[in-house]
Parts: sequence; C-alpha cells; structure tokens
Amino acid sequence: MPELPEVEVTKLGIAEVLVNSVIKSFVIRTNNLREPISNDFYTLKDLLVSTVERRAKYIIIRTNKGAILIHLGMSGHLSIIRDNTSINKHDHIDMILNSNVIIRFNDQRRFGLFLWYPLGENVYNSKWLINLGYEPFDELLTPLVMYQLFLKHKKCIKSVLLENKVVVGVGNIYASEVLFLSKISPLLDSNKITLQQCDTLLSNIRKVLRCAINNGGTTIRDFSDTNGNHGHYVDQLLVYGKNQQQCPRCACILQKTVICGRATYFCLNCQK
DNA sequence: CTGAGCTCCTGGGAGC
DNA sequence: TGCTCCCAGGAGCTCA
Repeated sequence: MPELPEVEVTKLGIAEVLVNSVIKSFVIRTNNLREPISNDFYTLKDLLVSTVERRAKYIIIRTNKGAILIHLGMSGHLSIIRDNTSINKHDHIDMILNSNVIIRFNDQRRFGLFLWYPLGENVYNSKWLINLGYEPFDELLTPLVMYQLFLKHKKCIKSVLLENKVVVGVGNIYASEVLFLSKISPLLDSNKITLQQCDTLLSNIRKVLRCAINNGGTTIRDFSDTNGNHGHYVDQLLVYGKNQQQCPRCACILQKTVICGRATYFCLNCQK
C-alpha cells in the first residue's frame, strides 16, 4: 500500500509529536510481523527521540539509546492516539509517550517491520537500507546518472523502477503513473532507454511524488495519515486501475498487463 | 551475477 | 447465505 508519499506523510505526522519527546514504554501485542519483534522492546524505557527520518519507504526514529526502523509493508499504518481509543484488530504495537499520547502501529497483513538497532549498530548499514538506490529528490540523481544505472539492467523498465536499486520510493501505483506521463512503455527494456527519456522520467517521478505528498498520499483501499485523514491523490490517478477505460491523452483504450506479478496499466498507443 | 517466481499474511469482492 | 477463488499498493529470498 504505502509508497514514498504515504510514508513521507506518515513521517511528518509522527515527527510532530515524537521529536524531543520521550517514549516511556512499548506495548507489544504481536510477536510476528515480517520479522520477529525484538525482546528489547519489552524492557526499553524512556527513549528521548532526537529525529524522525525517512529513507525510501522506511521510517527511522532516532533516540538516545538506539534507532527504531519501521516499514509499513503493504497495509501498515501509524496513528496518533490522544484519547482512550479502544484496541482494534491488527493493532500490534503502541509507543507510549510521556505525555500519554500513543503512536499505534496497525498492520492487517503483517508485512511490516518494527526493528530495534541499539546505539553502535548503524541502522543505515542494515540489510534493509544498505543497497537502496537514490532518493528521488537527491540532487546527485541526474538524468545522466539514472541513464547509466538503467543501462546495467536487461529487465523491463517497470521492474527496475520497482526494485529500488536505481531510484527508491516508486511503488506499483506510481510506476504506472510516471511511465504514462513520460510516454514510456512499462515493457521497454531498461537498457534501451534514452537519455532524453530519463530526463522526462526523472522530472515526472519528482512531479508525481511531490504532488502526491502535497495531496496527503494516495488512498485506494485503506491508506490514511496519522490523524485518520484519507489522501486525495487517488482523484488524480490517470491510468492506475483504469483497465479498458479511455486514455486521457489519446482516447485509445488503456491496457492492463502483469509485470513482476503486479498489475500494470498503460496505453499501447502513446507509450513507446 | 541475473531474472523470474515464490513467499510471508489477512480480507474484500466476485462468482457460483 | 455461504463457500471458493482471485486479487491486493512490498520486497527479500531461492532457484535455475
């Protein structure tokens, strides 16, 4: 579910209450997310939060005793609880702050991660973060750099976008959208892309992600921000989920195919 | 090394 | 109403 914009919206939401606050303790209701929950969380107390960061689709909460690494998986969600809201199904973890505000982690499909890295273990060197590509808004990522990285792969361009090895944060929905905007077929071999196409693609990735962040993320089934508000970007999707509907650019019929086991929407006529 | 396919898990919706 | 099947936005792992 959550792609980079949703994670960014979530990060901004929790940072407001977490930075310079103290996490008094944790309540763990589930032991098995994608990885087991560390026993440390049962005994960790009084963590002073210094920063909340985002790298790709991961959220890193830095404290005076170590870092918490969170991934929302396909259905994960963090919400800020300010009253005695009852516990719902799939509410797996609570971070209880000194102010008694609770940051609650809910994840229906349990593909999410909630990991502890004590001081001395660099979370950025973990297997989750070490091989990631460029952040989309990193100035070092130029069309030329992107072009050179794409040349190294033989797979289709959409697979490479989803891999997070060239540029991170583009998930299945936005991959269809940015390729449509760039008039690039999702089936194009990565190493056949031109520099000009990379230029267009990169600027569209930035435009779409920025726009989605400003709209509070995309709600298709169940995303909402930390206050329970749904994102509005879904209203702006051009091709995702629009199989057999008219292409908004050329009025041909949009196609659905499966790439890497994921639904992919595109226009045969105007994406080459 | 590379790419394709599998896998973790739950639940909604379609079809019968 | 209830059953079965298919599908879903991530991403690491295994195998050929």
